[in-house]
Amino acid sequence: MSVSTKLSSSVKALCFLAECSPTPKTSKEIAENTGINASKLRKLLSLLSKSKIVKSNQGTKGGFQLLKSPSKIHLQEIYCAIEDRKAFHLKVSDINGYDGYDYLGYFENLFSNIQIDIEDKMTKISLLSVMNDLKIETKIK
Amino acid sequence: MSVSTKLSSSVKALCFLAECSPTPKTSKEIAENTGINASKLRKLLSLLSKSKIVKSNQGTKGGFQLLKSPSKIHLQEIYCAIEDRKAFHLKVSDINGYDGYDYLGYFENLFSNIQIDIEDKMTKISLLSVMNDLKIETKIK
DNA sequence: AAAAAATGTTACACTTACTGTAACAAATTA
DNA sequence: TAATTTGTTACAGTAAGTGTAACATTTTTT
Repeated sequence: MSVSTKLSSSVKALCFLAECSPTPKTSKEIAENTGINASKLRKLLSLLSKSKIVKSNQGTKGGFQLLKSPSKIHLQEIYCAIEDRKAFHLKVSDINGYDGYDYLGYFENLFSNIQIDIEDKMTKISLLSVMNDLKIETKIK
Repeated sequence: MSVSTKLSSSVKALCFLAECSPTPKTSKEIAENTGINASKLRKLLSLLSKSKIVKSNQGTKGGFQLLKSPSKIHLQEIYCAIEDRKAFHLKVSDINGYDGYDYLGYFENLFSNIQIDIEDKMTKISLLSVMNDLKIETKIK
């Protein structure tokens, strides 16, 4: 799954949970309301659960619930929870060698700075602000 | 080829041209000095030529030459010349629908802002500054 | 005019990554 | 104990990336 698909799917699922809180929602219910495959959702929500953004309950009457209020959840958090690789993924396998200059180091540094900018930007965007922009009502502020 | 590979390969080739200017260098010569496949180089340099960053000459005594001084070539230019797609490529095929909210528009907007930041950053970096950072001597300033 | 040399472009096989789904173990509730 | 739900793994099918070769096109030299 690409970074943007994972992020947007996660946000969509989290928005749905905020809309319906506080009762837990199963991956099946979320799937029916978002159009995202239930198995895919479980993978994403399981990562979000490890980062304490949602709470998951197995078994009958189980499902997923928000663990933090939408105003306290930021895109950067979601992004870091679901993504191990960096957004601007750097392929540097063979740009070095031959002439002895450190192109590898140069571009690693450049892309890592870009990465920092992206994360800064996302740190400033809360789930609540996304919901406000999209005019989604929320039960939890 | 990934964005970062294309960009770093292009920069490497352009640095080599700046080092050896003003005599034209063939894709074979550049390949031998950079370790980048000659056919790949011709593809990249042909794009850079369409953007007037290099000049290409076919036939005997042909090859590639810088058309601008390294201080006037910026990473953003190179990046735009070789890349039609955006760096932070957005997959939005199916994040919409079902609940009627415009997630698609939201994320397109977000990623397009990120894109602008990335390009701003690259606009500020000249080929000459890359060469200075890497301590590469240049015949053309 | 012909041969040689170089770019420009297309094509292709190979590999890698992505995608969607299914299957099933583990956990929880009734 | 049975039913339900998450968590995780696996896998087939598809798409994308990679490296290279082949050859047409252009230019220079003889």
